[in-house]
Amino acid sequence: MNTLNDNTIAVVDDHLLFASSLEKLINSFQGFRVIFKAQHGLDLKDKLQHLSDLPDIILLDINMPVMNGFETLKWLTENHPTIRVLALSMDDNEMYILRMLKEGAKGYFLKDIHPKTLEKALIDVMERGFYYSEMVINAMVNSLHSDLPELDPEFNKNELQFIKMACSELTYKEIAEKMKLSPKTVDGYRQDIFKKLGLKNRVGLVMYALKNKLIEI
Amino acid sequence: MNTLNDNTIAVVDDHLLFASSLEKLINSFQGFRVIFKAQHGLDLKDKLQHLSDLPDIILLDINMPVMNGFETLKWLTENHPTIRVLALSMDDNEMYILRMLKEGAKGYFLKDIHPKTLEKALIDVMERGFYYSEMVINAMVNSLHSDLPELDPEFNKNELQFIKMACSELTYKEIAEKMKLSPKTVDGYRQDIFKKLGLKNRVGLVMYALKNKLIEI
DNA sequence: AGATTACACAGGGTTTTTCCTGTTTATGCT
DNA sequence: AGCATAAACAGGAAAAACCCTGTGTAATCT
Repeated sequence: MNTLNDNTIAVVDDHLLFASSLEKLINSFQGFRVIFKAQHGLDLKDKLQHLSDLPDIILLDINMPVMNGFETLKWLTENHPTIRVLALSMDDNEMYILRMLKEGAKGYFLKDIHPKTLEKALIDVMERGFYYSEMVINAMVNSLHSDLPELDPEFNKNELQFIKMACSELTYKEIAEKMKLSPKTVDGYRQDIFKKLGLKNRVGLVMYALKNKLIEI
Repeated sequence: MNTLNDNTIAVVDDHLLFASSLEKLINSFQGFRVIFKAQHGLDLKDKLQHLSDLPDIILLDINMPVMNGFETLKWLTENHPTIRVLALSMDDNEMYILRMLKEGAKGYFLKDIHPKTLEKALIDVMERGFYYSEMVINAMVNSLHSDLPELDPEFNKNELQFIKMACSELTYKEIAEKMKLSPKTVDGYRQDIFKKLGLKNRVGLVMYALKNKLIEI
């Protein structure tokens, strides 16, 4: 096999063990070669700058420290639109799938897929430009039916800070003190956010924040 | 190398891609060989029964469907105490670490460890019987200082059901209706649980439930 | 310049949560 | 039978959460 004609892959995942193992696996596929690994988005940005040849495909994890998959994909589509990005996440979360597709991911896979499926996906992505699994198709179809919850409402700095603190055992009064705002203002944030997201109570907010990676456990 | 003298490994992880990749990695280590993989605890139980030779080491994930790492380890220590189990989790969660050690795990690793570290750990486990990383030592030391929260208090069926529902947007009154109990009884559950776990409010309970895998997101 | 929007804040109310201290009833134990 | 223990339940009350409407003020748009 002429390795010069291999399609080049980059793996972005903070789980070193996974990345290294995956590298071995992909290198055993015919026609594909991992040219480098990165631990997170920032690391990737850095490595891409010191590289003469861009990878054909980037396998991108979502849950990463420093710079997560969403931010990373956003940066990639803006700066390297030719690189095909495949999301490789542990979470079967419709929200994640849709967010990544919206940003231009060419596929979305759970880490429990069969190695053969990955190989097939890599081939398809090179030939057709994308590989949408059944899960991805389902997520897209479902999204057509749901007009209820907003996909990703925007929150400003204060609101985000409030949400994070609301996911702790702090009372709203304590949150207001920490934010150096009146309790009434903070209550206003709460009302706005509840209305925007259609929440019934604080537990709902916590769940929303978790589902949307606004906070970590 | 005489593969007959290789130390044998089993990988238990529901992420097929990870398991397969890891298999390739471990097989590239000198003196170690993956003899089989399982997707979760039940799968492992099944496969162990149809096996003449037990593996020397089991690499065990924690977050798995059907039968998770905690239950699996418990079963293993009861039924196959000679197998050395290494926990291999994504979560840097002190609670997880301590629970697994208490059950007899010979090591606990995050999936972001360096492949070399894993190799070293496998060797150590065969030679010394264990490999406790700095993270594990820290968790143990910390546990010496904390007399505050109980490690894993037991909850009965009703309490567990209550906890799960308390992690939704239901009010306590609604929970009581669903459980066909008086609101006062349910409030009693709440008080007991809050006191047992040292919680300040419902958000704390949600966080506890998540950290301890009582619920899934 | 006038209108719109965003933000901080208040008044004032209802509902829910949180907490304490009890009683009754059933169950198991010796 | 006597006793401890657990489970279901209540009264009562303070704190917190929740919700609506409205005001002043500064920034932004047209």
